[in-house]
Amino acid sequence: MRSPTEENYLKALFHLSNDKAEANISELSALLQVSKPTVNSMVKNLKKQGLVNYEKYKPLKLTEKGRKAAALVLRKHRLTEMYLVDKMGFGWEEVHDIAEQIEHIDSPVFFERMDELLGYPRVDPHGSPIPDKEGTVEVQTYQSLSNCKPGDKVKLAALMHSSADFLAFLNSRELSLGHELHVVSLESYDGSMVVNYHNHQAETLSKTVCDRLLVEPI
Amino acid sequence: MRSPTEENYLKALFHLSNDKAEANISELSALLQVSKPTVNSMVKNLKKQGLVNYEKYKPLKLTEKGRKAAALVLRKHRLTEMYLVDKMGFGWEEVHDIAEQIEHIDSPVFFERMDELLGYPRVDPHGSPIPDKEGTVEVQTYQSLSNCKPGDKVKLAALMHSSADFLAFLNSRELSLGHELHVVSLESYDGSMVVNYHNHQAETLSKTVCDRLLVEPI
DNA sequence: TTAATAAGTTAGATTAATCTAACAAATTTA
DNA sequence: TAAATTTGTTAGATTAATCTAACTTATTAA
Ligand SMILES: [Mn+2]
Ligand SMILES: [Mn+2]
Ligand SMILES: [Mn+2]
Ligand SMILES: [Mn+2]
Repeated sequence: MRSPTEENYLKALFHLSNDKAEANISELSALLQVSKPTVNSMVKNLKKQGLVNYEKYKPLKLTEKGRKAAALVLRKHRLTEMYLVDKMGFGWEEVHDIAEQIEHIDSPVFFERMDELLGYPRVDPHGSPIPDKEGTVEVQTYQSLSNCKPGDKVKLAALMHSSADFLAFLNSRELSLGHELHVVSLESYDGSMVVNYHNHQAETLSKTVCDRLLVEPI
Repeated sequence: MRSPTEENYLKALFHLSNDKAEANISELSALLQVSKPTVNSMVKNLKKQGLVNYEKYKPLKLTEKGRKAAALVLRKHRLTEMYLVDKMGFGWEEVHDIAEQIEHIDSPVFFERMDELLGYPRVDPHGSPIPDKEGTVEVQTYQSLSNCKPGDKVKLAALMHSSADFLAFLNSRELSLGHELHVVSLESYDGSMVVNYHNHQAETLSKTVCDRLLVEPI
């Protein structure tokens, strides 16, 4: 069986590879908040298990076996988040830390039952895709709100980098997934936008926020 | 924070102390399936934390602090078992192994929410009491079915030692908590009993089984 | 293209949790 | 009570996961 630590490294490698196709020791060290020598030795361990390709001083890459293993951990994480929100009434800003622990539970039937009770959801509460049992992860093609033009009408579909801070901000503006957004205007100087949605009229959103809101055309 | 290993030792000590008021190294070693030297060094660690009273060669006893810490782990375990059965549809024979892992999740709000969704249950799916948030454990006064006489009518309230084997046996006889049992006869030679309940007439139960069925008068 | 900086590695130590082998103390049996 | 058995302890080793200090390799800036 894989240790929680190994599962966390795999997940971190998966995230880094998704962003930039290749990962390195320093990024892993920063992301996992452990020293570089610690990462170095764990990477040797993962290589020995055939989960990652690694040669001294070269960039890291998950093998297919490693990619799949990582996706299955991510599946446990995201199913858990969805379960916590849909079945236990937690807010989307509360679930990540709990899921970070529950994702390491070793019980296929437990996660199977979650999936079943949830009706086989395809995304987690932050709009990220839930990998299937074979480790296949749907590729999302959403655009960032930043790329929209005044007059566009779009639906909020997912978030990029759903940190607790960001989620708290969205809560304060009552912005939830599924809401329709109407782009009123774009301030070209700083990239901020004025939008209408739900019960909010002329809400101004900074470029930082718009960058992280992933939308689809209606 | 307490490690999963420490939590498991506390729970084991709690169980042993409940049965016989005092525990010893060999029993812990057998129960936890680790060597005696391993137990010896963990006991020193728990003593250093003020969780157990221990002097070389003397019997072990949880301190009040240790007793409470153990009860709170047991609370997490039993709430989880109840949640798995009531809210996720697992059988009472499936939940122990999953709860053995989930009991180590560090998230007060997670177990609070379980408790709330369950309506603050006082017993787990095997009839064992769920300790309260202060670590107080209700003392159960049920009798063993073995102590009943022909003609007695009782209700199955709890199980003693709910092993997977025992639960499978009870499932095969459709015996569940809450069922009314009518003692038809007692075979004094081997202590076996013939009982009626639910849709079962003249079911014979061995002494071993009767010993482990805890009942209350109707 | 050298010097400075960043990234990566090695060596060696630490801590928690575990083991086996050897021995000592306590308890039970004869 | 003496012998045998059980129980408990000590010593020393191992493994996973971590650290710091020191060093090397690679990259970037002068
Ligand atoms: Mn998450
Ligand atoms: Mn995790
Ligand atoms: Mn249990
Ligand atoms: Mn456990």
